[in-house]
Amino acid sequence: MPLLCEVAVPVPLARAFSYEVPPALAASVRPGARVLVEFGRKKVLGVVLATSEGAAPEGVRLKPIAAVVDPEPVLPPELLSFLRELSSYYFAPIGEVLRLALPAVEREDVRALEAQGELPGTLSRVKQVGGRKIAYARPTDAVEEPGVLRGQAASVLALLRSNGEMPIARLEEKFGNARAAVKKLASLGLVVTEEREPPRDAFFARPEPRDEPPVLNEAQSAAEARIEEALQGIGAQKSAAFLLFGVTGSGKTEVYLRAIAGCLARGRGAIVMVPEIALTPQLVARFRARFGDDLAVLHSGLSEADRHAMWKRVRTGAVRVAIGARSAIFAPVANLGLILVDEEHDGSFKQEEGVRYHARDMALLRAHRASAVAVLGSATPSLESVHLVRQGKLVELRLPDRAHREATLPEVTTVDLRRIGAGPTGNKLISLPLHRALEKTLAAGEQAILFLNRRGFAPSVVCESCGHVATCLACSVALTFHRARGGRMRCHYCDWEGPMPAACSECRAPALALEGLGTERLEETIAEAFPTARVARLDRDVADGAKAEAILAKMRAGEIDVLVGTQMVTKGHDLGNVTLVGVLNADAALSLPDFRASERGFQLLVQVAGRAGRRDRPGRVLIQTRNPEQPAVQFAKRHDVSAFLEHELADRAEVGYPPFSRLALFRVDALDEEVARRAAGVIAAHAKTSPEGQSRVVEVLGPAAAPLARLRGRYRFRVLLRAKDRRALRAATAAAAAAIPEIDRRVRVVVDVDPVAML
DNA sequence: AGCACGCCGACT
DNA sequence: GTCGGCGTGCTC
Repeated sequence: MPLLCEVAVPVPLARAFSYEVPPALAASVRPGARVLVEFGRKKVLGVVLATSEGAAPEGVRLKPIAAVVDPEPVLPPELLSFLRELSSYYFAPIGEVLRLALPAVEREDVRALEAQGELPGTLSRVKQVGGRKIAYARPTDAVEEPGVLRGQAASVLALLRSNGEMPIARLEEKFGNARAAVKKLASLGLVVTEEREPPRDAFFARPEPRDEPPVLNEAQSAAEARIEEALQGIGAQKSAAFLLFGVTGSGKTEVYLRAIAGCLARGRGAIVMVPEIALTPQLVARFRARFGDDLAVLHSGLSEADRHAMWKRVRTGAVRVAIGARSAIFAPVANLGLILVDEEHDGSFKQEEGVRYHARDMALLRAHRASAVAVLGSATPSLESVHLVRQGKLVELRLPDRAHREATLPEVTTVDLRRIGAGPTGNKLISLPLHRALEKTLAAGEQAILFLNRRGFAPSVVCESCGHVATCLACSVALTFHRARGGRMRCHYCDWEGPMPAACSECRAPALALEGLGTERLEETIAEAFPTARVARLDRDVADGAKAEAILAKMRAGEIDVLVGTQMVTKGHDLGNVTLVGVLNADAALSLPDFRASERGFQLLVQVAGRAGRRDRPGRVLIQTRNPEQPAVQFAKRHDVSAFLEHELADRAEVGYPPFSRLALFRVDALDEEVARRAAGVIAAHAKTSPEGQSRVVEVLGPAAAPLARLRGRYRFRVLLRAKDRRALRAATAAAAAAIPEIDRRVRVVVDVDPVAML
């Protein structure tokens, strides 16, 4: 009997492929090791999933493994089996899942391998970390003569002038000829270039003095004791999972730190997951202060080489704590003992493209399989987690309010937009009470945050003559007017951008009006109404990543009086002297056509309200809404998270949505509407005729046009499967997914298991 | 996803 | 006559 082995190859195909193991390699072909194999006409790096004795399946000629790359498996067995399970749970190709877990160099540098003579263990072709220099280009104050610049040189200069200094490598991503263009610009004295060391990873830029663990309060001690107890049992094939439910400021982080310390003390490693936006130098500093610099911070700003270096340090156990956003769930932490998920309710734990996994759910799975402890923390837990507590699958640990919390709880008032009119600005969303509150706050020398989840200047451009709303040609959504660059219309879904037309495209009337309020206009209006106030804006248009941190830092330093912004303003902690928070339009989030709208809206309100007030000074929150009676608003007003959860759970139970049922969503899209509709019909038919569909154990809803019926030129349809029973849902989903290969190739079909965003 | 094979339009 | 468009089929 020949020795066969199953190999996952880096292609989006659902299955693995079998290869023959030459006798000489038999000893080194182990699950989790990478192998070089011929796949089609190409050589690719695959990962061994399993080996078996047996004969080739009928009608296939097995190819041999060309070489074994790793003498030791790159993936610990625990991680490998977790990845396989994830792949099957989400109906995601195993090759794609492995791609998430392996750094690029480990995954695809076949040429480098061959150049090295395919010697095992010599895959150290990784670029040297540190020492290398980066060339930057910076615009000077010189002004060019009109007309001398054309083509890329002009574009490069324009980009540099708007962005300031940029690495030339970055410019080359946009303009193939950037290097030549920069040279030309430099010869004209319009830019200067400079070679410098790359900036040190911002997370480790400053030394961080070690801290002394503070004394825990009673609730923290109790929580710590429970986690300790669980950690003690982890060697014994036991796992335990907790929901740490505590308001902001109740000391969740300190409990995390103790848990990690307890885990390390037992010689095991830990993964800490935080929402994308929360991974800031301040947060990392707290961990460094306790554990020193032996942390792997996995973030999107890492270069491929740095990422690879981190990954290796984690895998070998040189570093025992990995911290990052959702992809940290794939960290190859050796001897995993603990997974922490901070702000577990946060939407960013769900990956919304490619392999659509939920890192919080996968944290529970991986911890369980690794006999590790999982701790999910939140001030506003997800209904899923609360439900798990009720089922006894999670143990709730409560950190009740701070001792003096009553004194600092912000007073929340609602403003009924149906009855209360505009303030002096004339804008309905800047109501009189809000205007007065702003005046008061500014007069007292305090800061305010105004939250509005609409980017741009005006959310729609409307013809005053015929009422026609300008919509994107490729998407079924209204175009947003942006003030930047002389006023342009933009689609927030496909990023199309174009000039504002002089007349209505329907009736030709030259009477286009800018309707509604976006953050740009809000910023401008507030600045006009309060000329002495320093007003700043924080949204995706002005701030990506590092810039957001800079704006928040100015806020903390008191250099901003009024901060206007989208979701981004709800996340930053310790925002200085903020005593007023205004939610301009709570309904924007609460009335989305999504069964989770109320839950998400509530979380948002609680979070944004949490920005108001400090220990010494109570804050004030104004929530503007057309429906002040709605539960999310009412419970947020009373700061009663538990009661909201109770209420919302009852609602969900009644309508049979998660967590009282499970969902699988098929998203179907195609350029041609009929083609897409037909494909969705085929999927639905397969689901309905499956045994589970026929017996109605699984409900099949749809096919229906998606809420955004057209996006990026593609027509979208959906088929939703719903069931109480997980296994039945899985079977029906598999039956429907089996239809995909028969579907017209112009159609894209994605399966989203446990979907979060229903739009 | 790649990458081939394969059958129909505008060019030397 | 050929170069090349992307439809369709396969990859152990």
